[in-house]
Amino acid sequence: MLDIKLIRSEPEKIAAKLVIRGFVLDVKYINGLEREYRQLQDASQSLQSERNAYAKMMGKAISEAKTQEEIPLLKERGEELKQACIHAEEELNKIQDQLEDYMSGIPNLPDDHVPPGTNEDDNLEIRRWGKPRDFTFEVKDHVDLGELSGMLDFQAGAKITGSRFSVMRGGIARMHRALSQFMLDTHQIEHGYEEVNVPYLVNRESLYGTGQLPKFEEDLFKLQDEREFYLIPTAEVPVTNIYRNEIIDASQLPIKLTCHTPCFRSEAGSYGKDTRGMIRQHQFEKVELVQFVEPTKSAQALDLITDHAEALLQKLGLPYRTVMLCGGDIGFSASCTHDIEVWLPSQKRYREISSCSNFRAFQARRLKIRWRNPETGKPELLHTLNGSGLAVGRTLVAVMENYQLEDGSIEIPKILQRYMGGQTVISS
RNA sequence: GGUGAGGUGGCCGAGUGGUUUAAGGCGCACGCUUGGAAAGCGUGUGUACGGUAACGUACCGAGGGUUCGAAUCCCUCUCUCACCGCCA
Repeated sequence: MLDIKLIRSEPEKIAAKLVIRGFVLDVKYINGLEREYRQLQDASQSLQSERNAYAKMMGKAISEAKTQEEIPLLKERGEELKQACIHAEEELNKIQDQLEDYMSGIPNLPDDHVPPGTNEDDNLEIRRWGKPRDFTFEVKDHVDLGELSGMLDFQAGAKITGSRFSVMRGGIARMHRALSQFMLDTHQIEHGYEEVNVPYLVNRESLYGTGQLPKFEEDLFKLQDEREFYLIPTAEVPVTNIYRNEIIDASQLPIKLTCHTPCFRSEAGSYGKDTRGMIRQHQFEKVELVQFVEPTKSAQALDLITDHAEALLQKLGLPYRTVMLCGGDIGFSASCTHDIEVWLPSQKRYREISSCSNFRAFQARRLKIRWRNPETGKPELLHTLNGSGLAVGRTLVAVMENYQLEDGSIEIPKILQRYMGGQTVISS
């Protein structure tokens, strides 16, 4: 959610920024609603004020008990005021709902340095790390590698549930688990995050707060009962919502949390994309990094989160590149996003394995997460950020493909070996 | 799942229909006092929206309702605690 005061004070500037990401802001519509809203609020409040005064007067009249005849008259006037109040409030609520509907559908403002563009081709590469390995044999993709060993079974996933689900077995299942342990440990011990464990089912309010609702309901799995719970599409939702409606003391900032969860995405709009393999599954695991920081420190925090995610790929020896998403490619709630893309030899290209975003006050405004600014003594919105550190399934794919041997066995990266009882290779 | 008791400001806690615009205490901040401190005294101490301001309005777990008037009465939900049942 954007600050309505900002739209009020410099509508052209805001509209221009939103154009960068392909959103047309209807300034006239907002201004009209705003004007109407304030008039109605004013009217409603003075009626309430009058009503309160009457109620008080009545209390006095009754306690003095000397104005028996006046009481019915007062009562009548009170009744009139009540009706007027109800009417005014209804009008006010109607406009408020319209205003909120529109405001909640406006995406975040991109940062000034976000490159223009309409899709991923316009993203800006900011660095590369590692050199893709030269293979002396024909590389297999992870699907073939998994099939060879029988440790990656998409047929079983399809039988148990449906397409885009999979079963891992043996060494692959173990390495998948080892990866998430390694990631959590690194973030805790080396990067100073606190590990949290959170619900995988969330309510509508939580999803609204982080920006998945109301606009992106079709991407979510919803439980079929009257409680309206949803499966989390990312740990970002429950973890960020830990602090919903809270005022945080300045001494506690920055708050850095890491969390390993399964993620569930319906991905209604992506049929035909990455149908093969575990790149795009309805269920996958991810280790998430979430930070709550003072507003002046969020740009720096985004760089740190990106570093923390990249550190894992470096330790695993996986070549990657980091890109800054262009205006047309950044998500609804983000003001700036770095994607980290890992090298997949079977595709001969870099594929997204992490997405790190600065939301500035966009989520905090919806979630009412504030900190007490010592300079002003007042509660002010803080900034939220998050990043994948990393998508576990995709990391597994990258390890399998980059560490494959000619016979289809997979070398285990040194750093993971101690998480796998010293094992050095997964034999087909 | 059943029964019972609860949810009031940073914290404790009063408040069962009308001078409560939430008593009192603790804590905190500032001031007075002091060589300094403690004690004492005084003042202040929530959030949001509107207003240059004075101030107004809303908020006593959430949402509805009754009433001229609701922290207080009624309904639904939710969370906490206790006991029982069930369960990994």
